[in-house]
Amino acid sequence: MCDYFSQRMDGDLTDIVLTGGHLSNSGLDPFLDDDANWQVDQLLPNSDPFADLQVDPMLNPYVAAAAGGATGVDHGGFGDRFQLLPPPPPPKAVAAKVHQISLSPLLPKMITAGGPMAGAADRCGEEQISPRRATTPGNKRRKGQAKRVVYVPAPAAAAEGSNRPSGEVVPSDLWAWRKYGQKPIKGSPYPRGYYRCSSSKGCSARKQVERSRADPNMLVVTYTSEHNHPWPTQRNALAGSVRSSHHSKSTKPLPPPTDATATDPLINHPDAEALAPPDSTSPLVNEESGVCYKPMIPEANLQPDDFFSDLAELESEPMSLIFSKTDPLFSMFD
DNA sequence: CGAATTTGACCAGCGC
DNA sequence: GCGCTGGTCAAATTCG
Repeated sequence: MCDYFSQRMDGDLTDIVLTGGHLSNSGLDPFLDDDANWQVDQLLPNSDPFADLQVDPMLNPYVAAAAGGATGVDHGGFGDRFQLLPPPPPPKAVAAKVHQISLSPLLPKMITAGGPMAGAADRCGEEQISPRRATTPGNKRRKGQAKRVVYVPAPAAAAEGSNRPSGEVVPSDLWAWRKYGQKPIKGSPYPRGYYRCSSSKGCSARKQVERSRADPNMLVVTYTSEHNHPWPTQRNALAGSVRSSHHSKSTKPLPPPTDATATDPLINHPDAEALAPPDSTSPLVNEESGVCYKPMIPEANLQPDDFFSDLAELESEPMSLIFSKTDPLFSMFD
């Protein structure tokens, strides 16, 4: 597993720790399987760093899904539900994998020394803007910077159909992301896109999206830093959402949002910890405990491109397809 | 026309 | 110390 993951990651991501817990990703319908696979595949040890999240009903399912699914601990029933939900994987199913990555043993030092991860919490709302460099030094690539990596199926067909030369169809999440850069990565045929959160001005949350070299059908989404604002409402999310080539080509108007929770908290879960207050125990910090996170490795070549082209259609309103209003799970978020 | 994306340049971290 | 490389900026471009 670790080997697999290491093969997929390069550069800074050298110290991958994996845990034995993983969600059995099995047999959901393809839609659910895709987006629902944003499910956290991470186990947060000892003191529950998600404890803060429990105040947010939208996040609890993730917490439960992660902890319950991995440990068998029932978190208020959510764990059970999420354990039961994932049926056996259909042939096309691909599990997105969420990893917490650190470069320990450096990380603890980085944190205590006001390193990037400490900055992730501290930077919120206090970004120092210089004329040329609006970023803090800690934002530059750093050996000890913890990142969270998510593998998601790449909507390849949609990307190919893009009228943007380098347009990568990035699976949507609740946050609004604005692309601010793209770089070719040495050794990789695929460029890496750089996105920052546009849901809130001054939010330092960032993510990088690139195709996996090992499996071009997968996107590697690397989350860094933290959101310093609550979950965006649907309106906010749409207002600042990344303009996707798919949207630009789509003739289907978006269904009117029913309410702020109409978007999928599950899809957004990779950023779930962002809701934790800056002074809370961050999952990213927790990774220094050495707890391993076990990725679910998808079987390669299980996803024909047309599958992703179908999935790409979901981008505009994935949750409307994943959950019906009659779905009890949906009602939990309502 | 406003907002998002593209893209080249700049800058800094990191390895040698 | 130097060069390579990744990350970010910002002007230009594109799109709705």
